[in-house]
Parts: sequence; structure tokens; C-alpha cells
Amino acid sequence: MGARIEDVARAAGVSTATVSRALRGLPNVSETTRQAVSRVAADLGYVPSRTASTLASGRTLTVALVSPYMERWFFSQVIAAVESELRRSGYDALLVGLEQPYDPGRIAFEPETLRGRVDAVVVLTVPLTGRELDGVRSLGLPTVFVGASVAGAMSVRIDDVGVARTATEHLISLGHRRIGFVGGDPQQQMNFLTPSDRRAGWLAAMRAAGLDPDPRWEVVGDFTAAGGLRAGRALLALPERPTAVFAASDEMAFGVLAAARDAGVRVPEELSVIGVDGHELSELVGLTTVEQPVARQGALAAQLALAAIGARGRAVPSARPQEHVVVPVHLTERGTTCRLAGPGP
Amino acid sequence: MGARIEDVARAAGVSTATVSRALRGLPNVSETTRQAVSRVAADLGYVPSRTASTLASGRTLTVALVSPYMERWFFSQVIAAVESELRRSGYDALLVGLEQPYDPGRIAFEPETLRGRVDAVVVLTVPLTGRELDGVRSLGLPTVFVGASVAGAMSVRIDDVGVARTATEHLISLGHRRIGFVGGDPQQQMNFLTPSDRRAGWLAAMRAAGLDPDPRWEVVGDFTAAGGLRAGRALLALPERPTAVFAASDEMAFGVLAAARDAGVRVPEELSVIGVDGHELSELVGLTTVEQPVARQGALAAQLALAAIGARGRAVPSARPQEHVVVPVHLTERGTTCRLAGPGP
DNA sequence: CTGTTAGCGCTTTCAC
DNA sequence: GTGAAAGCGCTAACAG
Repeated sequence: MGARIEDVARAAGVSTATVSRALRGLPNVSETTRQAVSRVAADLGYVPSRTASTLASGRTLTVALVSPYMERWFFSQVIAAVESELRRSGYDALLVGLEQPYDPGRIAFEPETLRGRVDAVVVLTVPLTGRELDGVRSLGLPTVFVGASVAGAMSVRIDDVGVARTATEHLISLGHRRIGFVGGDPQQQMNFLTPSDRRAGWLAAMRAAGLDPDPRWEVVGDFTAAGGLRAGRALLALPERPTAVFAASDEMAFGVLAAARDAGVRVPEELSVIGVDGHELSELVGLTTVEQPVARQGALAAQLALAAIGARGRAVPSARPQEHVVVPVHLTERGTTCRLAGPGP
Repeated sequence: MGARIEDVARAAGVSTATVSRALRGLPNVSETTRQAVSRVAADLGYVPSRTASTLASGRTLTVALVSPYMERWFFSQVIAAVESELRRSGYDALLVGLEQPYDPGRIAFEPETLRGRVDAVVVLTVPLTGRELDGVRSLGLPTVFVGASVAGAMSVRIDDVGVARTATEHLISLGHRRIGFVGGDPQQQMNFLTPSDRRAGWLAAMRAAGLDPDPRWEVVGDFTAAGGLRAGRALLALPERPTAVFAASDEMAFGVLAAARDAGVRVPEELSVIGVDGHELSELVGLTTVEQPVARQGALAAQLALAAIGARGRAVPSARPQEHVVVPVHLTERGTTCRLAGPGP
């Protein structure tokens, strides 16, 4: 340990340049030399200094992973998948959280600090200000967004409007007319379109079915279970309450289910509930949900980032691949939705 | 953007050395000079290259965050807390996952690759082999374990034996005698003592109450909800089934609850269930549990790491602080446990 | 195929 | 208080 490239060179009787080439598997090194060098390096326990290598080559073998939350289900799943995929290729993940609690007025993220430290950036659905987005762009690094698509960068996501429409149409097809919506806070959106897209899908499906939702059927759930609980209570307290609820995330749906249980409202007989995500616990709870391939989105994002790095090496920020991948979702019917009981035969 | 220290020096009419000192707030710089340099640097949008700075100084302003899982509740919570605390101090988190799927026979983690890249290491309860542990130690960096205590390093954790005893004693105090245990896989433990400690606590409490648990009351739940479901089914299928279950994590407890629901066994009337963690959804589900301060453990770990870095600067690996913090837990009674119905008055 | 020579951008003695 | 110069450990032309 602590051996430097020069020690290896000396011990192997070659120059440091040759050691460098041999160890990195570059061409123009005789097989004999390569083996000799490898042996010596192993004996000495030589591990190249990534810092020095980065400084000299401009390559960092590191990808920034920017996430507004890491303790929420969706984000933790994606982070795990991205990290794992990066590691398989010898890349590291530099975890960058946003200043919390989130305050739209403040700068939560300084893209400049990433310059020279990473080869690419993966951004998880995050409410960045325009200024922050510009900052990311100005780094000139391959950038891939997960859960949102942004001009000038790659992206991996689901069709949020479609997801919401699918969920809502499912409820409509079961005969429901009064369908509540539990979503995010419209105030806090910025470039984070998921909440508004899912709301739009709900509204579109309702309108397409000739239904005009009562404004009171729309409640903020904050994308947390606790928020879903509050939202569910509000919905159930309505004079003429909805017979079904579309929650824009499974975690919020859990909250709605809890609210129903607390209020003595039977699910699905008196209230159908559908979520979005495919949360690990959905199956346990028997929640009907529109599942999205979360881990796969993370892996894809990492692959896009790596491909873009590979394609440009240290090259100038120029024509970068701008793929926009939309992965398919899947409606999984379970026990929390059922046909609306008619007024009796 | 892209400005280098030399550009700043030239524009400010001073040497690069002075710029370096001024910007880092070192002494021996006149206030006038400092302000002038700061202004010029700001104008030029100068951001020091952390890579170059690291190479020259040996300081990385980065802490490795090693975690076997990141998609599981406990781990994601701790990761979020550690990252947040590090960021507050201007440090970054380098996320290091273990090779998955975990295979005790293989090397899942190469500590050597961290050398020179981080100033400290935070390791989340992870089943490292002795070889890997030695590797971490040989880095000579401040190291803090979360969820386990290891000789020669700092640690933050709860008293796992005590937690299990508390949970089990609660059930015993409610009159239960046949108390099942859902825990981890004894095969896969290595240095990951949490599972065996919790088992030990259960056993100790049982024995202390003069109870001798049937071996069949002990089932592997793998620390996942799905595993808990399987375990719950196994327990409920027993000819003379337990009247209560202690699950070594809330996620496993959720699985047990699902198994009970599926089997038509009423909770808590026919089966009491208690977990460990204080999972976000526990409250929703009404799960009785022994809560641990997860985020606080992460924050503490980060603080210990930062303190150790500050105390040594670039110094030699020598007498490092070796604090071992054990944080308190709290039994929260909710709806899944109740007094064992007597044989009738 | 291999060695030589410059740096990468900063920090840090050591003089002044 | 400030500057000059010597690296940190490696990679990348460019010669041979």
C-alpha cells in the first residue's frame, strides 16, 4: 500500500508511461511487458491515485447523482439502481442532495461545484429553478433526467399523464363517477412536472367520460403517506364523498387506505383506491396500482450516462445523444378496487 | 467559468499563493487583499478545482458512505441523514454499494479503491468479511460504523439485544407465552450482528420469564416485507401457533400482518405483533413497535466522522477518537398488540 | 513497442 | 504580508 506508479516502474524496470499503459490495457504494450508490470503492481499492492489520474486526464470515473430526497421510496429505489449500474462499469456515484427543507426561493444546488469532479450527471425528478437548470447545462456534461424530460438533456421516465389516465379510466370502467384525486402541492412544482401531469391525466380521463369533477375532490397529499392520510380524511369528510380515489403515488394511497380504515369505510366495497408506483408494500396491502419499473429506469439512466461518456471520452461538449426514453407501465388489479355497487337491482 | 487560480491571480495583481490563502480564509493576508481577491474571483466565476486541491493537499472534502442496500427503509433513511449532515459542512458523500446479490464468498468491497479519495468512511451495518474490515482499517482513515460496533473504529447504534428484550418483554407482560420470532438468516451474518443480537434478546427475555421457545417459533424473515409474509404464513400454519410475534424489523412485521389478514387471523385479538424501527408506515398501520432514531444516528455518524477529520487534518493515522454511541429507543404501543385473552373467567 | 518531457491546477514550504 | 518554486501522482503527446 502507498505504492506509486514510479515505484512500480522502477521495480519492473520500465518507465512510468509504460506502467500506465500496461495497467490500463492500452495498445502498444507487449504482452510480456504487460504481464511483468501487472505482477509487480500486484506485488506492491499498487492502486493508482484516481485524483492524480483525474487531474492529468480530465476523466473522473464518477457520476453525480442529484436527488431532492433519498429517504422516499421512489428515490431510494432509483438511487440504488443507478449506483449499482455505475459500479458495474467501474464508476462511482457522488451523491448530491438538495438543501432541505426545500425552499423554492433559495438556491438548493450549485452545479458549478460539480465542474471537473464528475463525467456526467444523473438528476432525479427534482424541482430545479431555471437558473439551476442552466447551471447544469453549462457544465457541458452528459446529463440524464429521471422522471422528467428536459430539453437539451437525455431522460428516462414514464408517461405521467398516461399513467393517471389509465388509473382513472380503470375506476370509471368500474362504474365510478365521483373519483377523488390525491396529488402534490401545486405551489411547489417548478420544473417538477410529475404532480401536475398526473393531475392532468386524471382530469382528462374524467372529462373524456363526460364527468366534471367537483373541486373538493382534489386534495393535496404531498406524496407522502402522512399526507395521503390527511387527504383521505378530507375526502371522506365530504358531504357527498367520492366512491373512488386515485392517489398519484402508492405511499399516498396507503394513507388513504388508513383514513378509510379509521373512518370505518370499507375498501373496496365503499371506497375504491388506486395508486401509482408498484411500491414493495402494495402487494402486501393488496393495493391496485399502476406499476412503473423503477429500478429499470435507474439502470437505464446510468447506461445512457455511461454511453454518452464513452462516446465523448474527454471530448468537447458538443452534439450529445439526446435520447428520451419512456418506459411502459402496467396496471395491476388487486383488492382495493371493485365495481361500484349499483343502487340495487 | 473555467477560470483558473492563475487567471484570478493575474487579474488581481497578486500571486497564486495569495489567492489560495485569501480564498480559504487563511491568516497572513491583509484584509484589503482578501477583499480584492474575493471580488475578482467572484467576477471571473472562479471555482477552485477540487481535484487539483486534493492532489496538492491530500484533503478530499469527501466521505465514503458504504452501504449494502440503499433501497431498504433503514438504509435509505440513514443515507439521507448522513448526506445532509455532510453537505452542511461542505463535504460530499461518495456512495459505495456492495456487489449484489450479496455472496459471502466473494469480495463485495475493495477498500483500497478509497485510498486518497476520501477523508473518512461511514459504514452502514454491513456484513463485511474480516479481510474487508482489515482493508478499511488499513486505510488509516477515521471510520464510523452505523448499526454495529467494531473494534478500532467509532460507531453509532442502538442496543439490539436490549431492543429485542424490550419488545419481547412487552408481549410477555401482556400474558403471552407462545411468542414467535421473525429475524434474519443465521447463515448470512458475518460481522453483521443485528440479526443475531435481536434473536439473542428475544431468547433472553423468554428464558428470563421461564419460557422455553419451541424451535419452530423461530422463522427467517430476511428483513424484508416479503420475507415477513412467508415467515408469518409458516408461523400461522403451526399446529399450535404462537399468540404473538416479535418481528425484528417493521418491514417484516408488515409481512406478518399481511399473513394474518390472509389467513383470517384477527390482529391483535388472535395474534399480537410487534416490530422494531419506527418505519414511516408503522403509524399508518397501527403497528406496535420499538422505535429507533434512524435519522439521528446518521447525523451523529456524520458528525463523528467530521470531528475526526477536523481533529487530524491531514495528520498521520494515529490515536483516533473511538467513540461508541448507543442511542436510546422507545416502545410505542399501538393497535397490533393486546393482552392475551384468558381462557375465560 | 517504449522512454522523455511537459504539464493537469492547486497547495505549501521557504525566502523576502 | 507576499511571492517563487517545488511538487502532489498521473497521463499524453512526441520522439525514438
